[in-house]
Amino acid sequence: MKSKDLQAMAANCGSAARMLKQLAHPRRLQLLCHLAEGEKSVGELERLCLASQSQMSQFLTRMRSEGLVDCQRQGSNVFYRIQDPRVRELIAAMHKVFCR
Amino acid sequence: MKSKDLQAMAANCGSAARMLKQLAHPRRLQLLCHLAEGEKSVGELERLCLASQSQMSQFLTRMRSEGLVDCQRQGSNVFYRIQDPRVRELIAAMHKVFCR
DNA sequence: CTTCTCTATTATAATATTATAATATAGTAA
DNA sequence: TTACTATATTATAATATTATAATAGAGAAG
Repeated sequence: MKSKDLQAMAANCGSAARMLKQLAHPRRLQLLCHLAEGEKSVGELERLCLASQSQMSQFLTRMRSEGLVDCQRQGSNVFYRIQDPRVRELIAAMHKVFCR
Repeated sequence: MKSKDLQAMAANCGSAARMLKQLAHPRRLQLLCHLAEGEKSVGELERLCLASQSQMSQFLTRMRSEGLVDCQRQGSNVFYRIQDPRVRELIAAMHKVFCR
């Protein structure tokens, strides 16, 4: 393999690993799976994932800062949804591999 | 969503996240990408990934203990290969998403 | 205004991961 | 045997992640 290809590969692995880190946690993966089915409020996600308010909010804040999700306030609720299309692709891939 | 489905989903996310943790590191992902193209010795992987001997060996030992890879000694070299077919599927999915 | 609900932020202790160095082991060859 | 190469293991310090608790802010309702 050429040195140029190895460099490109290392770079791709870097950005892939960075995104994978966000998915590589049981509850974070779970919340993204739920978001893959449609936008949800923080409270809904807490209940669906059995996570604490603080933890869910922290997860969402970090994912938002990395561009994986975005959000929109509606009254006193904040609704999150998947922003980066690669997240959808990854969640779909995970589903194929781990859910049958 | 039914409580039963939520439970199954949580379980699936648990095992998926466990495997994703192994992929969610630049060099570990890189080494798995190289193994996806065929078995390689530890030394080859060190050179391809620019990782130290110790680090590469530690990564491989842990992946072996989780069943992602297995190995076979040939003389003074040890050749590793992907064992779990899900790893191949995941690497292929990563390639689609991050390498074009 | 007060109170309530929903969400975000901050602080922190416990734990896990990471990279590195040093040492050990296994095989090969002389 | 010795010396050499390849790999594994152990120890450890630096760093990152995780879960939890406490506090803060923003909007709705009375």
